[in-house]
Amino acid sequence: MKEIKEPYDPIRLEEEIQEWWRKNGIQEKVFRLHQKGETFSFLEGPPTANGFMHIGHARGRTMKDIILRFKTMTGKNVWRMAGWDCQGLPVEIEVEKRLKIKSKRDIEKIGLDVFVEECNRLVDFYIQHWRKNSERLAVWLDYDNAYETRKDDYIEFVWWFVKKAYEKGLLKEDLKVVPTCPRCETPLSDHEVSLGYTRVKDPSIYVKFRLKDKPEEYVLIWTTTPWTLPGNEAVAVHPEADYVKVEVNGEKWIIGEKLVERVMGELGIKNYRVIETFKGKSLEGIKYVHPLIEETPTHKNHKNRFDHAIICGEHVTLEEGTGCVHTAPAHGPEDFEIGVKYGIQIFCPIDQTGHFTGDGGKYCGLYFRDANPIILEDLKKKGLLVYGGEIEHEYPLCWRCETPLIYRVDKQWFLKVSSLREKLVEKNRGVNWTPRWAGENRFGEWLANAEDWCISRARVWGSPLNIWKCRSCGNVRVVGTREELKKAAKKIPERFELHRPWIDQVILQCEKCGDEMVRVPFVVDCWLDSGVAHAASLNYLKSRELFDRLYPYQFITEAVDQTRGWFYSLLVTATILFDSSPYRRVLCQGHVLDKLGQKMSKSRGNVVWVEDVLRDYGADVLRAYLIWKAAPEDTLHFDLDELKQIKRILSIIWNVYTFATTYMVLDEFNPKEWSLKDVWENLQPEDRWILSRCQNMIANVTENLEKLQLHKALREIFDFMVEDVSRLYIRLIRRRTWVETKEIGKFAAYVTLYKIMTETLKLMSPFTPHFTEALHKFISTEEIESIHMAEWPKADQNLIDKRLEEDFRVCREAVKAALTARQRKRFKLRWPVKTVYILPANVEVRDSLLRLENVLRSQVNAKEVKVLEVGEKPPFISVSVKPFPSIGVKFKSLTPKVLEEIGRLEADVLVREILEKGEVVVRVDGEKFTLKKEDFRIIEEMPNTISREDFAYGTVFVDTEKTPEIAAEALAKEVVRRAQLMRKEMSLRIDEYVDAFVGCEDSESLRLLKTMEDYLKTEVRIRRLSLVGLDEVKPRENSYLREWLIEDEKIKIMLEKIFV
RNA sequence: GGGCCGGUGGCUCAGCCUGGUUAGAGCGUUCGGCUGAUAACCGAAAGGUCGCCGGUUCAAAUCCGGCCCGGCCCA
Repeated sequence: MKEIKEPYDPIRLEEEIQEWWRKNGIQEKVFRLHQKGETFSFLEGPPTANGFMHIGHARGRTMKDIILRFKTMTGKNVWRMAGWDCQGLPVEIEVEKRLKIKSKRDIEKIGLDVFVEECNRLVDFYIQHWRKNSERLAVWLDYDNAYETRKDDYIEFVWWFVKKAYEKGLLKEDLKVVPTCPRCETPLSDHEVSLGYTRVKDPSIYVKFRLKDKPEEYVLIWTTTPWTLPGNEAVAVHPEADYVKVEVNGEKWIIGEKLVERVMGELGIKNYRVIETFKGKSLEGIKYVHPLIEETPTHKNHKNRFDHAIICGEHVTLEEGTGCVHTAPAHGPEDFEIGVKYGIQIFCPIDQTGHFTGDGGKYCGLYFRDANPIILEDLKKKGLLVYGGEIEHEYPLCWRCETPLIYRVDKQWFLKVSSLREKLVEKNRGVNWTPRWAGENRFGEWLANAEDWCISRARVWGSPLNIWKCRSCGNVRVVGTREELKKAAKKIPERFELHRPWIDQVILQCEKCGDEMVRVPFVVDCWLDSGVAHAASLNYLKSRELFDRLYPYQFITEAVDQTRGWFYSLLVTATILFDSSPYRRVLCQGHVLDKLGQKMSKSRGNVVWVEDVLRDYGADVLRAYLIWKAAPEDTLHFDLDELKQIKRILSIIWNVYTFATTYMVLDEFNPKEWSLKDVWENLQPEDRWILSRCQNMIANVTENLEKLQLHKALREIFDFMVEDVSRLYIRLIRRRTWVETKEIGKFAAYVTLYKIMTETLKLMSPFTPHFTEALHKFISTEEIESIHMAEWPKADQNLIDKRLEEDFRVCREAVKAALTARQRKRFKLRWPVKTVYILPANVEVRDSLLRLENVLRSQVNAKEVKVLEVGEKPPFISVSVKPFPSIGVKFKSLTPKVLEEIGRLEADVLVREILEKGEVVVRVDGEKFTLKKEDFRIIEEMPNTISREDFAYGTVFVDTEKTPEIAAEALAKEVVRRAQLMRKEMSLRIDEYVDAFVGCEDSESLRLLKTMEDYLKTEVRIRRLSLVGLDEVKPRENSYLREWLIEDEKIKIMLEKIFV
């Protein structure tokens, strides 16, 4: 054991500890510790190797680390491979920025190979950043063997999965209306779309479509996307809703009945007349003339039954617009769906880059947004534009480049997840979710409504979609492995790598027609990459041994947004491949917001980067804060200022260890030579109490960790160390530690303290790994090299004493009340008080107080503590009674005489009569008069030296009378305190002796001090003490003299070092 | 529009499941104390219509219904 001399300095300490860990290979040793233990498998949700680590990541990673350290300490063989999600659009976007290119076509100009190399370099950079920060945060994962989704082995598994899905009939190519970013030239996932909703200004126009065979009759539609009008094929109405024909300027317009007033109001039309009402259903099939038929002549070829006709759909609402919904099947998911249902032409005149194609006729070549004003102008010319305004509404922009998205139909590859809904729901039932609602409600519902998953992306940097298609006959081949590809290939590039552009050069020969097969131009949605991590990370295709041991994983944890992300993709792929859930237990973390509760975002500039916090506060403080502040599943409002609170708590705990080692080292206490048994008989109540508390804490912390209530576990430890150990226990044993001789009572305290110190360190070590390691190095008896190799403590039931804990609880409240009472009378704690009386509320409280009388006395610094009986009247309280003046009403003119008689009674007798009998009888002029209790005011009186304070279990009375004896002791303590300070200023050793002179201004003080001579000598370690008048103390060589003011009196103290 | 989460002193949160002391902490503020754990620490005071409205009950922060506000997810 070593004495701790320095204060808690997290930054320096953590540097030293990390260096020591590195030099001694501690992390690897801990990883190998329980190789033969039961397996605990954890699957790391791979962070995207793009962007820096922010505080929300740190929170999740800390939680992972805590659980894994905890499991390790309970003897589990923990699987903790790190992983990195390397591919996907975000990486491409950043590389595009770095290479200063603006579109997908530019990538082809500089060369896909150059681009991909750059992507690789960028990913390297971010992985390095993440690893560095993770290690600095002491998140112990196996980084050396981390899985990376960009590796060929990994991609090969993605291929294998896609092929399996294909073989099971779960892969299809289909048309779908997909939100597309025209700049990135790629469809976006729903998840990505939802990231980009923003308030934007758009046109808001009303257009009338002329009915084909009914001159001057129109159907009125409303839209905010004029550019979709060239793609219009139908108008939808709600079959059950009421519609009307309105006469306006001799024309008849069809509008939803509910909306007539609002629409007319907006159009500013006052003269109109409703002439007919009917159900939407009756409109079905009525043909109209396409409003841009001349501009987009292709429409002339659209001759299906319901092309350019009114159709019915349940999705139509009568909440906005006109109730007649412009339907462009190629530009809206619902439009598409109903279009398919009615067999309408799916007509898309816009390409992936947002420009009109030849089918767009007049608008060919125009960017969709630029077409808006031209289309408006055309409609106006034709008299079809009824109203052209503007509207501000939520519209999705590309979440990366902020380009407005377009919805357009496209050929994509899908996993038919919708056919798996029931299975997914069933597999999810076996999963243990924290919190429950995240799995049952949120995730469960999402699964029950799962849509087909579009896995194709028209991009570059990703796992290439392993589908080859014949140029001539369209025959499809899904290739499952590299081997298979090599065998089937007609042409293989020199550099054979599972990335574009190299993979694109692989040509197969069609088995059906013999022509060449080329790969489809897609990469795979990167959510599928991480979604197969359960097996791909283990190199499943090479060997299944690991997989069999680890799968399904016992634990995963990520933030709530992964409900639709990783939690989902894992379950889908595992259900397809293995017909099971890949995880047994999920902790769904809440998000981290800024201190105002706002989302952190780069644009707001409120993102907190982990690197900065680590630099300023250190890892332990940050980790503890993130865990302590909120339940793992709750959103956390991150406030930098609050980190100081944690630093303070850790400092208090640090000081406990400082205190302990100071005295233990001084007394040459060797924990190896002592056990609790040796001092069992010498344990004081406070020792037994803190041991009991400690065992309870062990049990609670363990239980909370098992339940993933990390915050509760940490709060429990902090509470114990700060409230119980630092604020109470240490205060109680302080005097014992000052005893000079090596008596056993002192060692009983050391053994106790040492035990709770070591147990606490173990419990704390998963939360604050550096802090506990440092302290372990100070106090360790070197049985284990690192605290992180320790065995998790078990609560010792034999040490638990519930009654004693209850006694202390009561006692503490009483002490608090007594201290409050003292303070109210400005009676310093340093001055002993004569008597403290405690009136208990019941016998249990009385017994508790009696059992801990000694503790009470020392804590309230009283000469005497008197625990009264329940209901007993404290001796110093005098009760008197005084008749109310209102008795005059009763006795009228005889009142003075009645009062006179009462006054004649002895006070004691009167009080007794009133309180016990409730009445008193007096005689006036031979007549009896009865006075009732209500006629008297009952007055309780106490001497004003008594201070009273109620507490939860009774009342405390403190007698603050300052007797000469107390005055002497008080004065002595004041002198001692100052002398101690001077010793410290002189840098004396704790056990070093001095000679001393004390001079008093007042002779009475001098007399008092003389009665305390022995006390002064012991407390200040004085060899020779001279108590004299103030002026007799004169400065001397090698002496330290200070003049003090104690309670308005001058006192000189002079100390002399003794040279041997 | 639907689902989920939350709303308790100036701030951050506990208590709510299982109704019943005077609704607790921490931070901040003010005042005081302590001083051989000390570039710390301890205590006290002030500060609350427990989001709003109804209901159940002897009794509601707690249970039920409705509403309002904020966040997240979905449409």
